[in-house]
Amino acid sequence: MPERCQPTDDPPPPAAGRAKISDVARAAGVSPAVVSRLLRGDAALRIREETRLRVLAVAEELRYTPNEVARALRSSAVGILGMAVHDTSNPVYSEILAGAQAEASAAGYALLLADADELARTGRAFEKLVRGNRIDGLLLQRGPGGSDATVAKVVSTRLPLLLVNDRTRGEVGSVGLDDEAATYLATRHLTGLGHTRVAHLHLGMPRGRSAARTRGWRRALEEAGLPEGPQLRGGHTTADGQRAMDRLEPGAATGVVVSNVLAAVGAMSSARERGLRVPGDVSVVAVHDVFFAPHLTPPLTVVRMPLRELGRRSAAALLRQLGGEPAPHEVVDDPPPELVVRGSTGPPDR
Amino acid sequence: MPERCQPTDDPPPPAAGRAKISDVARAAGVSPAVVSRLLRGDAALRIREETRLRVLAVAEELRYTPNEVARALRSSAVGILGMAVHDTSNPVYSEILAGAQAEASAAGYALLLADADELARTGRAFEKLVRGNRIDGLLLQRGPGGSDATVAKVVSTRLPLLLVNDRTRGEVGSVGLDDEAATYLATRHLTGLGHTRVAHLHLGMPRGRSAARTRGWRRALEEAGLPEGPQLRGGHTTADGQRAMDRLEPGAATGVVVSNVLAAVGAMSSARERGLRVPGDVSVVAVHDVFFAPHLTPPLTVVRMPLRELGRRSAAALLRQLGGEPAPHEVVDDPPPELVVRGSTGPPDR
DNA sequence: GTAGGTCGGTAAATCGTTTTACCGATGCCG
DNA sequence: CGGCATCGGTAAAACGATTTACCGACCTAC
Repeated sequence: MPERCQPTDDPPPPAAGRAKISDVARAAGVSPAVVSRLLRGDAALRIREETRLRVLAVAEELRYTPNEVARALRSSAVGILGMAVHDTSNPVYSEILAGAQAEASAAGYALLLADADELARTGRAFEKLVRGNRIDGLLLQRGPGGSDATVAKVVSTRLPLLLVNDRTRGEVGSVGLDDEAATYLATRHLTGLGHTRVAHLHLGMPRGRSAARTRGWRRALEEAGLPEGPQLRGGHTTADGQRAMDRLEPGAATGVVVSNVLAAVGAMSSARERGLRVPGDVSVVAVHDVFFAPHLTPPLTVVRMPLRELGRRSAAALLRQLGGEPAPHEVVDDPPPELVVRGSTGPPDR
Repeated sequence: MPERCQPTDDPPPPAAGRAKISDVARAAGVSPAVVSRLLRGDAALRIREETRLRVLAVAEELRYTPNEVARALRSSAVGILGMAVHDTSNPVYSEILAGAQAEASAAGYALLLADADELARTGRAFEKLVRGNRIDGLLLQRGPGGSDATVAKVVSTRLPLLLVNDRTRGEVGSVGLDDEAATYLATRHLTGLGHTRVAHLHLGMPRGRSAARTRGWRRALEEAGLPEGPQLRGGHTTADGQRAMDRLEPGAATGVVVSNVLAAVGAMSSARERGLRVPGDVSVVAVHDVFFAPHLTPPLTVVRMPLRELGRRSAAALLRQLGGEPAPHEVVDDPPPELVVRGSTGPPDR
């Protein structure tokens, strides 16, 4: 601490409010440039060891924390990733979200949460988020229905964009899961148990994930030498699954592969209400494991996929994209899709 | 559009990148001040109607969107609220989160998601988020265990803070639910069915929510003229509930009030594994409704509380606090706690 | 004729960092 | 003694908006 006794304009050093870089510089007797370059680790900075320590000590003592806003303005990088999700309270999505948050955070980034539906609708929120330099890049989940309008709008702004849980090829990067393998495993599980009429309760989206899942189901049936079963138009909610299952003619299938775990919950409710026993009359297997699946009635058989890892890898991929690498197209299958057999599947009981 | 033909330094107007305020000003033939004041709706701005329209038209044509970062720097308000949550994939929390997001968004704010545990641990993320001017205020959920360390740290930075799902009084604002009413309703439901030995599987936190919930349970038992039942130390997870229920001596209680819906799921698993029928041998009622509760085995009886509304009101309260109002202490009971009877409760079957 | 008022704006400082030049000593070499 | 590195920094211009003064022109009234 310098012990100068000049009563002249010693400006009240950390008078009120937070210390800024100029406060640190003044107290350490250097210029703001040195403080900045030292703290950022500028390799080109030549500095005496003594000075280095002094600046560091002063910064510590004043509890200096750089103003991220000023930093962002100067360097036009805010250190924030956006993530647009359709329904935060969907456990599948919130798992992905948790993974993305963790990865972003580990890289020193923050995660801004946005509602994908609102982003699609109003121009106001969209403008602010996407064109207002609030985020460095956006993780986007395409809507149920595969709404591409938002994607196109975002692309036109040149904001780095990555589609999460998606496997599009092309300009826009994407990180997805092996959806085909998931339904393949699920279907093979049922055929292995002796089911010959296996339905697919799908997502209701013609393309993307839904197509891949349909392929997996179809392939497993072909391999087993079985005819294709009925396709039921489902969706992403419990209610969707319930409605779809309501439409299944009794006897038309003894096993159902459900492309979405929430829809599976609804499907089982429908079955129960119609007096169909699960798995006695109809076996149900779903894609994606969630924490309450073991506690359902009956415990739900699923194909588990690494959702949190998907979130992680998505954030990581977007960050690499920010670093200048070309848009990646990845499939996360490090823990590969895994069948978890519980109580909702069993041999057909005819 | 002005049709000037001077080949002199007409700077490439929207050459590359986004239009900035000076581009709009130049193209409209006014100063940046006018553009800013007009777009911000400065009432003191006197402007000719003709000029007003011209500026507006140019801004529209150039698709001008203010740079939020620059704005934030100048006005030291970033338009972002932070929300620190302990576990994004907990359906109770994600419901609150969804409400907060919606309300913030409606007010023109964005929501930054942070991990409360990480915030408590590392200094790095904390500094950046809380002292780096990244957010205007923080919605914080106190940890399981009621960890106050983070609260104190945040308070010391003078960042506006509001505790969500909490009912502390004092300096720090809070918005909570009527936890006492919830367990009171739940307990009265059981006593009304004829249960005389009613246990409380609590949250494991000595203070705050847990205390209020214990009070509600106790009060209902007193009113029914019944002795206090056993207290089981639970927690916030399925595993916590399972462990707690494992410790309940058979016959010590015919009904259990569980303060947390996830713990209730675990408790029912425990009961099933130990051969206790629900509700035949033991009835279970939980606090908080979640979307899969009707689909559990058996469907779970709960007391529903307005979680999304809690999130909404929390964000609204924090925003008012930013506006200069004193720290609020609110209890959300607009849709008051409501008993939803499903299959996990019934008369004791001795 | 001039004091004052209104109209329709503008100039310039500011927010707090980062970064690109550049600069004055000092030492070294020939 | 002059040239030239090297050392240890510094000055100042960005980044893009906001906002507080203030200003010139024109009108009106006395």
